[in-house]
Amino acid sequence: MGPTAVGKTDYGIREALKYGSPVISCDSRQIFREMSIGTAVPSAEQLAAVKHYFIHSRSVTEPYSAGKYEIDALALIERLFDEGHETLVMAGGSGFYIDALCNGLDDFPPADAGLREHLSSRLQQEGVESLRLELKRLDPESYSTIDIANGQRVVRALEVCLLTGRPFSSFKTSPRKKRSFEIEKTGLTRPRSELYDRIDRRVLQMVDSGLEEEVAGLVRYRELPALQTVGYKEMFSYLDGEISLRRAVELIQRNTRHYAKRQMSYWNRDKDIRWVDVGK
RNA sequence: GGUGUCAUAGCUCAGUUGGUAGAGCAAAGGACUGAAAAUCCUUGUGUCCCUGGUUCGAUUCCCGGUGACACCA
Repeated sequence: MGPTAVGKTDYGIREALKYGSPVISCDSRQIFREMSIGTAVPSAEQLAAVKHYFIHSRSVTEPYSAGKYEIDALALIERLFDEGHETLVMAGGSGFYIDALCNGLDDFPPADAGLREHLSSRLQQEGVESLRLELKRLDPESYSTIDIANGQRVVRALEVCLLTGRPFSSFKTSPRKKRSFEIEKTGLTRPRSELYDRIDRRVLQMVDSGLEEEVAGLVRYRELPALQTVGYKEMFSYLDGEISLRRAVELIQRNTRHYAKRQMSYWNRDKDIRWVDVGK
């Protein structure tokens, strides 16, 4: 694991070759086959060098989630171990997906599309306040523990309450699930300035490689969760004529830096990670 | 060469009727249980260009300097 643009793809492939393992990707966006340039998916050569899983294996039109990833990845891992692998290599930057796989999610019900849509539109029209009050009534415990300023969180908690008739908080039980294998976590880091420089250059490369065309081909999907992604959101604004290409590039660079920072703070609390500085 | 305007945070600028200063952006820190590249929360950085003068006190007023810009030669 490691922040975006730190060099996970190369590192992961090297490790995989070392152990005769495929690369099991843990990336919430590279999993979509319609997205390549903007997600910095491994190159054709890299994909040919080592078998990759969870790259381009889903469509943006089917909703995907950390919960599904936990199930899918676990099934794959069990199968590969059964087939005789001793060591498997996973690589990716989606912290929540990595946690879902390593620790497991509690048995919350998955999202319900209809209810989610209903609550989201209420969030839009009525604001968080009204949903917050409803949550306070149905699940005071969650009301006092979750981030009630965060509309998405309030919607999710309320969704579970309404779906099951039980408080959201009552599903939060086991600290972590047992796995049938040992997990070793390696985090890649670089000096901040070097990472930011790599991000800036990579964004320019994406544009050279045809990011605009890729995004233009996805306009009809722009409202889907998969397309709420750095590099795509800004390009949609550019295609709408709201901002210049130059501005779009600046925004993608900035938002990618912000994303990298969020990744780092996500992993800061995970004491199991062994950090390796891959900087110059 | 002359005249004028300006010089304040990394950037763009506001402001202080004289009591050492604040916005936006950039930036930094944090949260996270099926949207997670999503979503949400918190934070203010300073020789106020330099020297001298007036003053209890100057970033603010005055003299001089330096630099930038504009106009005139």
